[in-house]
Amino acid sequence: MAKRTGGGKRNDRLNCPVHFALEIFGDRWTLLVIRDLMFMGKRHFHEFIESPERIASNVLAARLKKLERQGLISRHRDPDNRKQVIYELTEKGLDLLPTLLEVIRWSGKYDPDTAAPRNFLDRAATDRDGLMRDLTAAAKQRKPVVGGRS
Amino acid sequence: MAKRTGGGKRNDRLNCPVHFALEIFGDRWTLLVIRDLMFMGKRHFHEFIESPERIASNVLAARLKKLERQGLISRHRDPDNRKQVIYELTEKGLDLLPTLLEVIRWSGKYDPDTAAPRNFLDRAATDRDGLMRDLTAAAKQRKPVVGGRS
DNA sequence: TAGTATCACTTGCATTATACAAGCGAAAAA
DNA sequence: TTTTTCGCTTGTATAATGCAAGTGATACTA
Repeated sequence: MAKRTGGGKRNDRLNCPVHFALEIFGDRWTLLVIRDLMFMGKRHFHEFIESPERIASNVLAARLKKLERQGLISRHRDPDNRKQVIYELTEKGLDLLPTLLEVIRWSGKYDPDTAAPRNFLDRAATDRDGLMRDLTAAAKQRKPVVGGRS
Repeated sequence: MAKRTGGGKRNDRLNCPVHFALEIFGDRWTLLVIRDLMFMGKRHFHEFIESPERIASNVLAARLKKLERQGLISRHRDPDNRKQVIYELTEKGLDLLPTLLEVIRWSGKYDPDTAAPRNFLDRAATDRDGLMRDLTAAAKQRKPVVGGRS
């Protein structure tokens, strides 16, 4: 039954895909940052801080660092405003869109007070592929999909 | 900017669907339990304990309690063996299958050492709906989709 | 019927992660 | 030159998790 082989670090070589994913975004905050990048057009530290869930700045810093290390986001200085840093989704991060979509669909179905837009949910049900294409395009141009506030 | 209104508990009424979902399964363990229920045909406490990620029994107990409270799983005594308890996915829990599928697809794509079966990933790409139908049926009969070990 | 095993937990304690408030250094604006 | 803005870091309190052991209910065994 997959006994721990030799040297015995924990978590070595399980390779279950669910476990792999959870190691990257299995916490309360990471997917919210990705949501902000993907749907809200945010890309500055202070913008994530302002999201209504109120992530603590040290936790945000840790998450951004980890996401960059894992290759889901890139980090560079804004050439137009050298004191700002720009965070952006990489292809690998962008590729979480289908996952986010399904999460949103599920919550939209089971949260009676969901803020998920009705037309979004309807289209997810009837035209998943088209919706995904549009959202991918929007995310690449950082067009917020949802109004100014989250 | 959605200032805290009156009494000021945190987290009240944000209703973002991503946030809603994370409140339920935004941690390191919950989705592994759901994976075991959905793909491994597990339904007893000791079976979850034996999964290779080695969840602590107190954490497992807490997660099962929460999942039941949230209506994702049901709990009842095994009529054939009164000392055992049976946990099963409800419709609401089963409905996380598409989310899990996308998570697995993502990890399968980005983890070079993934244990996600190739035919599973291929079919997820070419015949998502059919795969989903089959997996839903299998999960309802608690047929493990993956060999004896996880 | 007494003793043992199984199973689903609980309890206590150490370690780690997160929350919250404050501060800091570099860049830019005044 | 001073003040602001911005992206963090630091310190400390609290909460979550990890680990080992124990408990009570059922059931199996001699």
